[in-house]
Amino acid sequence: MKLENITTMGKREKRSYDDACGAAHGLELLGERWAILIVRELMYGPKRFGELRAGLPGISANTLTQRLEGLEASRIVQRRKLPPPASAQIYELTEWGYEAEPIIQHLGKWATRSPDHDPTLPLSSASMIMSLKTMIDRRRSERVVGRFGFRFGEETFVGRLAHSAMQIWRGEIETVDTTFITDPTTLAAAVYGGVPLAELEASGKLRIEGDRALAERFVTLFPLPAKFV
Amino acid sequence: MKLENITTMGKREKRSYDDACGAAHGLELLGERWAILIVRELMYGPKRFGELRAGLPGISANTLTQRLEGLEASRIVQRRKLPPPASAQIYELTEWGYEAEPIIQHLGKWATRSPDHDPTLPLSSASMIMSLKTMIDRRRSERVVGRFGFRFGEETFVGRLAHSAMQIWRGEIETVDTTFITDPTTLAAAVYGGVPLAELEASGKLRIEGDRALAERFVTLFPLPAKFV
DNA sequence: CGGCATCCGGGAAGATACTG
DNA sequence: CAGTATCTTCCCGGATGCCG
Repeated sequence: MKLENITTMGKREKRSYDDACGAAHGLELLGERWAILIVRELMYGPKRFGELRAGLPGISANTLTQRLEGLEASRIVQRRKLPPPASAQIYELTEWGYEAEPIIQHLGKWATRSPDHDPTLPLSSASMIMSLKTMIDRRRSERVVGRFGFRFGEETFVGRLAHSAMQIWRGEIETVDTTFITDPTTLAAAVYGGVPLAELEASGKLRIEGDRALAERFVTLFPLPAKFV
Repeated sequence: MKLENITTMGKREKRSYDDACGAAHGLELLGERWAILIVRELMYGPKRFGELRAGLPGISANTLTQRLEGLEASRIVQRRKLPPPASAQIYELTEWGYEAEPIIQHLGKWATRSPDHDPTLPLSSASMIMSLKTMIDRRRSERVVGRFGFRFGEETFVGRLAHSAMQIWRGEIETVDTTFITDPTTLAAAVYGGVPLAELEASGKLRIEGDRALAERFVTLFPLPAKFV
């Protein structure tokens, strides 16, 4: 009995790494399963519970609820209630939460060198957008300038490329040079899989509106790093 | 019975995120508890099993063994046997494993803004060294040039600061301008906690050899980012 | 549909003891 | 010192049911 008490109290609170290293604390904040992917899904704007679930194939409602509670307690996520008549509850990153983007980008870029990475699996829109910002090649994109639209079903994004940097945000598609109308996985096949745009258009999985030459050029700007061994 | 089979086979292999996103694959590689901290411990050179344990307070031998096996299978860590008479087994990062450094650095830097981060906990030497590379302030260090030694018991590191960049590696301390003889946690108190060097010297926890003014200047180059709220 | 509570089974992590 | 064996605890995920 006393032994039980002692061992129970031995854990300061939950399981902690007891390490002043920032990385160790980072793992206490984001180290649980799914946590980083939830932050990824929120990186380009607030989402509802069901939208989060849709971008995280395999997560249970149960686990998603727990993670959101934890992330909210850590002040990485905040929940907000939209004003009536919508009055839906949404989840969004705090200012500090948005600053986690480079962590996820570095992790993603590093992992694509893994011998076991399978780029043909399905992909959420947030993943696709983040990968464009991450994987763009400075040298190849040096002299490319343009405004791009991306339409994935209901979701739309706008991107601006100039001086080797890609900015992308969620928003209405207006005054762009060229628009990709497709789904994230198909766009990945074009950009990372080297599948010709014409072939994807022929099979009805993708449509280009606007400057076609610019679209053709765009999909060549994102080389995958060499695999390790 | 049949239901059991179906649910058992439902898991393709282990628990996978089924997501082409590089970050998701990164979590399959480094997402298990302790994995990133093990990589951190190996970031400045190979270590033996016991040395790893010493830098990871709280890890069980059991778990460390499993993680090393997993990291080896993923080609992030390789194990090597030193030639006789040492013939000890050591663990070291692969070339690709060393490339994970920026992930850990960004994670650590981001997490120090957490309201819950406690920088007074103990710290391993690898954490301390990595934090110096991570947290150095470009502007403040612009015009500081020097070579630094760090002696933590048996372990020694050499650093070179020039043009706002800090390079540090494990090695013998020779031809440096100033040397810190202390332990990682005390150095953190000086660099991040603002504790005066004189006070730490008075209590016998730290000793400076060489250019004292340079040492005093050095400890002002690593401001912590502002907390979030 | 969105979100939370509860129960259950499996597996990963921790404590301890033990072996070469 | 470098792990292995065993046992326990706790986290994760699936299923179900409730409630707005």
